[in-house]
Amino acid sequence: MGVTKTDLFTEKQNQMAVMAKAFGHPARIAIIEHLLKTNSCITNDFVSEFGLAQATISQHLKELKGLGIVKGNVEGTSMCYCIDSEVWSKVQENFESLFAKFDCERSC
Amino acid sequence: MGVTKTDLFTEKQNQMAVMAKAFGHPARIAIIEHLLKTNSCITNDFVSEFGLAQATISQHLKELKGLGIVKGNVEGTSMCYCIDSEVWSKVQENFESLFAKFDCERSC
DNA sequence: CTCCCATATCGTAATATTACGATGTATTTT
DNA sequence: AAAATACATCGTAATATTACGATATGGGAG
Repeated sequence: MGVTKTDLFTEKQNQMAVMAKAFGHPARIAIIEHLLKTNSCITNDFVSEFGLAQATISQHLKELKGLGIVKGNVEGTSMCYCIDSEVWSKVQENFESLFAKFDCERSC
Repeated sequence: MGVTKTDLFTEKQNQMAVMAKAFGHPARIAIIEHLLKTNSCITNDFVSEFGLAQATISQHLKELKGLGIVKGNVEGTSMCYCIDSEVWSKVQENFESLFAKFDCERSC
């Protein structure tokens, strides 16, 4: 066990869960916030700014890149990361449509 | 290792990550969606609706309850679960303020 | 009181995540 | 070419998550 039974849920629900995982670690939140603020690029910025090892930052970036939220292109000897606006908008839409389902009248 | 270094990040970033984890599993997404739609209660509904074992559903509900997103009160022999509107609004706010930071001009 | 019913909790196994040192790779500098 | 810089990837250890059977608990029904 320990493996999520994705076949029991809808495509949308599984996607939602996957996207949420992107936000499920403070380092990734910090990376995203940093990119949203400065659209800056250099991976090493993160390494020196947060206290995490370079390998760890690289791993988090890989995850975000895998989800499409972030994309990177080579910039000489370093790496230029930024938010993919299309994917970001889609993620935003999904979260907002979930929040929109809330009916205050019916809550407790 | 395997333990998140929360001390390296801000309180807000850590909170955000924790909240995101609530959405980080399709079963919890499904539970939340169900509660948003019907505000219905009975735990057993989830057990029969999804194909997960009762213990597993109970575990997911416990997590959501621990985060405050969901609260439950006894209803005879069963359990009445619903969304806590105050907590839900706070979560919504946090996500929306993150999304609001996106500047389309600056993306790539 | 005894038998169900719905839930919770415990124990445990399988898998996923987090983290980092070591090492590989590509580009720039000297 | 050699050294330095910036990242990526590999291997691995520690911990977290997911799932479920078994077992407890706390009512309501008979």
